[in-house]
Amino acid sequence: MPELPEVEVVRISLEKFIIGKKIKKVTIFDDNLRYKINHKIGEIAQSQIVVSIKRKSKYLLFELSNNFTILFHLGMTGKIFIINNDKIHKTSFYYGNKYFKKHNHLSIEFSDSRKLIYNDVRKFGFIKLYKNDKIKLCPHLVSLGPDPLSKNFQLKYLFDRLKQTKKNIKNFLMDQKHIAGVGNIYANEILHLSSINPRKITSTVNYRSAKVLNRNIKSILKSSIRHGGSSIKDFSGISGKSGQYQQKFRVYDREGRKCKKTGCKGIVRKIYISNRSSFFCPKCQKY
DNA sequence: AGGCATGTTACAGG
DNA sequence: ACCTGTAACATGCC
Repeated sequence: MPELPEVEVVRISLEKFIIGKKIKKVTIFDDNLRYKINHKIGEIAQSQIVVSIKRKSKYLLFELSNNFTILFHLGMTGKIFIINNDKIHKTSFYYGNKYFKKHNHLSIEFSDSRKLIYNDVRKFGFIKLYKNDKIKLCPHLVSLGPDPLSKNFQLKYLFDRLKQTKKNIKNFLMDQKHIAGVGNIYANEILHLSSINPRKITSTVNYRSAKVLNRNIKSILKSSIRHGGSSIKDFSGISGKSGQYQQKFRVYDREGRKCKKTGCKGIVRKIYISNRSSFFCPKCQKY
């Protein structure tokens, strides 16, 4: 589920449920994720209040009242659910009309008897615990660039960075040290809306295009957040509603179909750039 | 059966 | 030092 918009959608809905709530108990069902879950998380988090839930790039940070922070990364298939305690049996639970029997890794029970469950099919995600004063310098966050929806991300910054680097623009957009939070889907979408070929070399992007790009990075991400993110396969937000943004996809997963740009008669093509599937319209995204 | 999948990281080579 | 490609991680879907 996990690019910036999906993580932000999860963050916003989690805020409603668990800010100010006390953690009753943490249970680890399966500590085997990208990194092993630290088993001390239980005793350290117990009886603490969740003070804030923040997002950095695609990471979620739960700040606790004892100056520890739980860092989540959803990897490729990580999901967070909030369910009522009575719906869970051992490590399985019903959610809507689905039965989640496998890949549940951890639960956090709150004082109101609701539980947060972390489920991850492919185990590329992880959960780590940091002292607040250490987290900014942790290897995951230390070299992240600015968040594209924050004030730190402006045209001047973008244009300077484009000028300074000589790589294809799609990889540039996905490089977390330049822009924190854009992944494969949204890189494709942003470039199509901006009429920029995904292979274009960044230093050759002119000011006009940079301006368009700057605007579209923000508008695509915001629009996706408004639509609840993108649901590929069976992603659903913590309240069970799937995102709707996949219906808005302009190029992603639309190989062979008509370009959506008004007046353009192009057909969407699929190529690979650095081993990642890349979709573009050869007509309105000329090199 | 084999290719593919929203992410990150390590390594080899240019 | 920077870049790219490749692979690895683990599982399920088509």
